[in-house]
Amino acid sequence: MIHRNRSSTIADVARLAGVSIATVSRVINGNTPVIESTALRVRDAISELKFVPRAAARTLASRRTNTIGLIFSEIGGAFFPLLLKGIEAETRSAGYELLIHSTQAAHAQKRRPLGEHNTDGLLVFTSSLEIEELRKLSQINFPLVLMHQTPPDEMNTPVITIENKDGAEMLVSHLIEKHARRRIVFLQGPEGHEDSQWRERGYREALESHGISFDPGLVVSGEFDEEQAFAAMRKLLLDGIEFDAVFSGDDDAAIGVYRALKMANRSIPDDVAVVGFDDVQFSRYISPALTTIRAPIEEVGREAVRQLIHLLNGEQAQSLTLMRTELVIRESCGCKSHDSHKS
Amino acid sequence: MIHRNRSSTIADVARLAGVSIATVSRVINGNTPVIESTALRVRDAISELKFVPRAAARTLASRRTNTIGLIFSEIGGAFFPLLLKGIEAETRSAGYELLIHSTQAAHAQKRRPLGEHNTDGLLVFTSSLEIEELRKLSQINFPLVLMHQTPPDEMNTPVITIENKDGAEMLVSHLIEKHARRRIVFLQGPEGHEDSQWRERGYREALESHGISFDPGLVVSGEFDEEQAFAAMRKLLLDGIEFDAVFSGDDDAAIGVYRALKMANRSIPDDVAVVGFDDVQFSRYISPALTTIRAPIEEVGREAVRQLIHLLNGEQAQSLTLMRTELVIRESCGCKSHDSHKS
DNA sequence: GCGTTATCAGAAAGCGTTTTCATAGTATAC
DNA sequence: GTATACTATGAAAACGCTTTCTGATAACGC
Repeated sequence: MIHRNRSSTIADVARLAGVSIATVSRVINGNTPVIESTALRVRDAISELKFVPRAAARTLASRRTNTIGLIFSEIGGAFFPLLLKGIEAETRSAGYELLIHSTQAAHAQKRRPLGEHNTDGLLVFTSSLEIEELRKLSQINFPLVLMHQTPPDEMNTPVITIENKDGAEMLVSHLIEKHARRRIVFLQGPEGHEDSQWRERGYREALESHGISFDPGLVVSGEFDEEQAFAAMRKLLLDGIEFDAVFSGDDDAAIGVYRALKMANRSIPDDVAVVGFDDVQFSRYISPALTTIRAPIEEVGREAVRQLIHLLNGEQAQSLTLMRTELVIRESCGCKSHDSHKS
Repeated sequence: MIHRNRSSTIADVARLAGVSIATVSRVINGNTPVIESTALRVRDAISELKFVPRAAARTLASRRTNTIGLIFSEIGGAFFPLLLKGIEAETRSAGYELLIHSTQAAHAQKRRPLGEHNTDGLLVFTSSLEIEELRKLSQINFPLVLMHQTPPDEMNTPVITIENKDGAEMLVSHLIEKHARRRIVFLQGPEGHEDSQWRERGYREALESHGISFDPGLVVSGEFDEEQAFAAMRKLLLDGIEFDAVFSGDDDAAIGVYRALKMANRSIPDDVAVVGFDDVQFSRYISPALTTIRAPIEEVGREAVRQLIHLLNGEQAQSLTLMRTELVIRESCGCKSHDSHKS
């Protein structure tokens, strides 16, 4: 191990400033009054020695890690950078550190790596943690905030998510009202995926409120995935199912839908209107530009941190926060876009 | 603050197992032999009490944080998720925690938040830290690995980056050899951006090795940005500069180039071939599909962690690691792509 | 003036581990 | 059988802070 000469400690500062270490600590933390002349000497000593308190020692003594843990399953997806950006910014501005951890299947790890022993609270994204794990944490009252995942009823854990249902409803209503579509395919996401379930509900409610009866034959599985969506669309086309629009579940799946339709020589949007969900980066660049839903993902991250901090301060947190979604109209629904290339 | 009944400590485990805390510690860390029958009792006690050692106490006693810090400037960019994924995976498989921090301009923070006091070593992405800061860290021999940034000569800090020059050279040579282009525009990235400098060098060398003289009038600033690239191309077109190809610096800029060329009714690739760099997600979806360079970003992250761990172990680290880049031929160069929609 | 109350600062007790040092017991050597 | 060398464990000293408890001074009320 490379040798580094021990860096200075609070005792060195105290000695140089001619005070006790308690006083130095008080100057650093500013939680107990210290007379200005003394404080000044201490501050000088600190900067002269370039003293930085050891995080571990503070944590041990104060029983606060001053750290928030973020736990998620996959980094992939256009989603993640925005979420992380929000989380990081808010965490930092609240004066906390951010420890991150993914639970990719790969190495089945024995012990939950983030918890009481190294964080003050946890942010959990979608289903990155087993319900059982969540329950355990919740039982010991460990501060917890979920994102895009509703907890079991008995767990009163705050949740931040987006208006999936509203978004889907806007999308489908737009297809019905503005473009007179009536046979609209819905591509479901993965089994049990909560976002997907809400989107389906929005889809159904839009149909219902416009007096269109729900046809189970138009709901197939797209898995929020290009290939799966492609395959599902191929099958619909081969089976000769009739439809005049597709709500692809998300933008990734929309790419698969585009491919299948083009291959079958169906024009988008004339023969079939297509809409996505998420407004990922490529949505505005594909042709025709994709009509979709935009959600304030970054804000989801920020809000999750805010709620967690409420919890950490022993304050009440909001049990459910739903972020507004916004319809982004481009060309794939049949509208004329004014900005196929810019937001 | 929410009350939580103190969780168990190593002393509780020791008591239950009927041994001393030293023995418990030895069982946990496995660095000193403990007779199997004793170890078994200890392990039973640990799982019965659900004991998890406090990270802070371990750190304080052992003087190792077991944590790697990642410091970067911006989360945006198609780049980041991949890099983070590699870093996260490798960090975890090496048994370290990952603390992340961004240095967005916004809150000018007084003190570097990641350092000796809370991490064992630091991963620094591009220019997220001032040279002065780097120098300080390097002077106290703090383990450091840079990504996509070469350190000043006197700092013998390992660097991981990609073959920017090779990539650019492949791209430009392809345009010259396969598509007989000779007047190739190069859109530079931001001033002082190291990736951009190397790409420019590759561009020049490709020209030179094919006997094409360098024309400074064909090199303009695109800033790796759609709007800037658009503006730069508009200007070239208005000025009546002649060219038959554009190396846009990166894929984002290529979008701006596309827009400008389409607006001027120049066909891509017939009138003007266009190539990018990075192979971001949308590159295969735009029309025509973009010929570009793919770099193993995730591997950059993994390798950076590996080198840092060498340093942490007191071993020698490789001072420069250059990751191979790969030409991804699609349609915008004039080739017929076999996969405009799949990698 | 004297007793009472505020201030400010120091002493010292933790916080929960790792690690060094010491020791009892066992095995090995002759 | 005694001297020697291990081995497995325990006792106790760090590690570098925060925080409680105390005490010394100064300020105040009357």
